[in-house]
Amino acid sequence: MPELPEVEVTRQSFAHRIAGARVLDMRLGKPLRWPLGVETPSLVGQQVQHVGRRGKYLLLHLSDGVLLLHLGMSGSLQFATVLDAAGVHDHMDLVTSQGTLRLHDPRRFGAVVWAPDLQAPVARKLLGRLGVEPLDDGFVAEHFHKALRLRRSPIKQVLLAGEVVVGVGNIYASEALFEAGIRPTVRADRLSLTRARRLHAAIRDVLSRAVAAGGSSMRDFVNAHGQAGHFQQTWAVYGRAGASCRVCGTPVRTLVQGQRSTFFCPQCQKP
DNA sequence: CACGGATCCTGATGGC
DNA sequence: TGCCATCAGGATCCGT
Repeated sequence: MPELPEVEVTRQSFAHRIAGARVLDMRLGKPLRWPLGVETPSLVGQQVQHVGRRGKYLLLHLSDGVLLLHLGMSGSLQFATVLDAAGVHDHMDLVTSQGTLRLHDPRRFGAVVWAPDLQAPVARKLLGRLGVEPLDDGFVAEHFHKALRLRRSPIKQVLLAGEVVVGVGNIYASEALFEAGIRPTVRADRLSLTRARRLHAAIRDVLSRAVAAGGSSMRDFVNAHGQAGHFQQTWAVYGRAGASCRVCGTPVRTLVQGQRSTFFCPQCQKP
């Protein structure tokens, strides 16, 4: 579910309200998918310092370490002072002096991982190979082009892998490639500097517009106050197979790459 | 090492 | 209505 925009919208929706809170209790439900075998110590008494983000991970910085949260495909967070009893798909309640942060994730592809600091082995394992943050100044078109020249996979799969640039998931990969006029099947190392520049700009543009719109809500994404986003109304190609391209009218086509659906306009996006 | 495929889990949806 | 197949926003692991 959540790609970078949804994770960032979630972060922004509760970060300021939880900052400074004391942890009073932490309850964990069913185990999540990965990584296995990592023990979470008692966090009671620690203070929440700030909430950051790296790629699709939320980083809850506490007094003695960092709680890494990942929302997987179907996860969402809720932050409230009063909550109903936890349901079968609620896998974590972090009770604090300023409200309870609850992780809801039916498919359980998400993660809750404690690390004493970001240099700890578990944190390095999860974050160590991540690419550049697309909305930071460190995301530079020329560097992006250089990194793409080392990859022979189709550009869409390189974006999804997150080792060159993070946060671009299945929806925004199709959207950014449409905006850049690039066919998703083009080998990454065949992109000219000009086209890499266009893609670089498109990624920043699509992701920042999605954050401003509160993210995309397919079926169940909501921010920490339960509000849905509306960027899905703006999708140019994602989920629009057979419908007319908003630019040229050609039917949007779909194909499968690495077991994920890709959407593109065969007219606007050049091989 | 880079790459492609199988895999984890649950729920919604559509065809017959 | 019931049953089955397919698909869904992610990322890891494993074989080649």
